[in-house]
Amino acid sequence: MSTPTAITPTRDKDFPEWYQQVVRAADMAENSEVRGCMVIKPWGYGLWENIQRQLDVKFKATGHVNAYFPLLIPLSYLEKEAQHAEGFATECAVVTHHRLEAQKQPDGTTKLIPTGELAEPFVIRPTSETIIGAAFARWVESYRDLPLLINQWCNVMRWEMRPRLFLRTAEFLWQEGHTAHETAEEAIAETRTMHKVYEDFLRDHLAIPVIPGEKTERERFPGAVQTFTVEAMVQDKKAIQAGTSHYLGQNFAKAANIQFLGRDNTRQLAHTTSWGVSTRLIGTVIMAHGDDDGVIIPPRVAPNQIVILPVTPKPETRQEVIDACEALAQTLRTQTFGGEPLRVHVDKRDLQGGAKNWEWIKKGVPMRLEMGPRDITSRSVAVCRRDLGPKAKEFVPKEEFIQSVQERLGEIQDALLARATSLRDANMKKLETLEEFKAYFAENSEGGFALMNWAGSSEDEDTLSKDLKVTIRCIPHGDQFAEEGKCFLTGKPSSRRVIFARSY
RNA sequence: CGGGGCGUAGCUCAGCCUGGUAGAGCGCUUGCUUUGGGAGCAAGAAGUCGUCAGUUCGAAUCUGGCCGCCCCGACCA
Repeated sequence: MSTPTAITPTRDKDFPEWYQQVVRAADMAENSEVRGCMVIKPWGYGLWENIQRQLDVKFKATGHVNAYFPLLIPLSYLEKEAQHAEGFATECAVVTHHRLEAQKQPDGTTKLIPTGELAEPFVIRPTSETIIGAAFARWVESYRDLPLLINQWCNVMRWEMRPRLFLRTAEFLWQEGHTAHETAEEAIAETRTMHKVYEDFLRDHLAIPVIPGEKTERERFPGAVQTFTVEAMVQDKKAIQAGTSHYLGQNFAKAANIQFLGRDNTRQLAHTTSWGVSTRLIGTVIMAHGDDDGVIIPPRVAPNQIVILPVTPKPETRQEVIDACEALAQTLRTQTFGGEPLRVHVDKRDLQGGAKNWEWIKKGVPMRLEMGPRDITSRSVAVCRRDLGPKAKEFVPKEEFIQSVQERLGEIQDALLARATSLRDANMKKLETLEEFKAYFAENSEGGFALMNWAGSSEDEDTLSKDLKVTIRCIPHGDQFAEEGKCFLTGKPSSRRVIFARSY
């Protein structure tokens, strides 16, 4: 018998638990034996590889090149920038020894005892500003060496108190861009360029609309002058910071001594930036698009965009059906979507058809095709779109399907973006008073993005966030948020609305 | 680090109060049946009950230490 939904509980009943179950049902990742560290399984990693490859193309197109820096950072490096040090101090894993000594125990087992204490401990990178800064200091001598536009794909470690798969893990994968420039203007332009790259990527590839804006001082990256963010809304109406881009001013250049001889023959400090997105994007995709039957992956980044399920009711026609499915897959693979060859998989496993079908539903493959003896005779395929219900099935002449496959995947991509956009727009509200604000974020109210005129201080912000567990997600860019008014808390004049929300 | 809870088969858990050396469901294996579909029946494999010590003739069960994990806070991509 079929259950009403593949995932229990449903999103309405218990969103956090739904999320955990979905990650598991989709076989994307699992908790490992190492505290806070996940095992990313092939289906989840496949999604990451696509995100990585497609973003990398955009980084290269904006002039960046990839490089790799050490995992271990000398403790003293982290100490060089005061705010940065303070910001990351409480979540660092520290390496203090460089060898183990085997000690035989009375019971015959062997214990390994750390010995060889290091003169200076290393910190496993929580982010690489300091060590990349040190390299930049060596590489930059003249204004002619600038700009330096470097990106690194790597893992980082932040010893989080409460890990959750993809959203907040002790070790995670990300990319960190680090650039150095001759002038503040250039560095700020770079920061904005990458901010825009993230915004476009989220919208066009992950089908997630974001609100681009700037962080307040309280929410800023430790050591940054300005932090830009793209904020997405997921289905429980909370905000999630999906990517950040920082203008670091000359703070890190000063700390790492990134100096160059300028056009006017004077010694100057470089202006640096950094920007990153992480495997958190996977969690964002799951929470933005998933439904009560599992994940829904946007076609552009899906590890498989199409899965073909051979329907083999009789053993004597089995091989014929499988051959036909393989042939269809081959034909489809010659086509492209989003500039990449179609990723098509034929699921030939000897399992019950229904079981396979539901497995792919839970994994969120955008499109499933069924083909059996009757379809071969009628030269058609059964097409199931993941963004529609699990029962929705359309029989399409095979040739017509082959002709229209790009368009059909495009429809799914667009439908996901449209759905996510209307969810967000339906849950953004302009409010005017503190009473309205408190009611909006009351215990049993739905919440969402509150658009508020704001002129409060960091202390005001701190109080609000402690009382109501909401934070200013960003000061959004764009004319739609420019509006003369009074701060809802202090009554001071304000010319823009900011976004308040609960967040991940 | 504060406040709660939990460690028993691959997974989810029951058994513990009232000690007598192990159970269910799912998953897995095999066979038969079924086949446009998350199937049915039957048989089977699988656990030194987190760990160390104590009480006892006897401990998954009682007591204590240790380790680990989960949830709620503070922190966070």
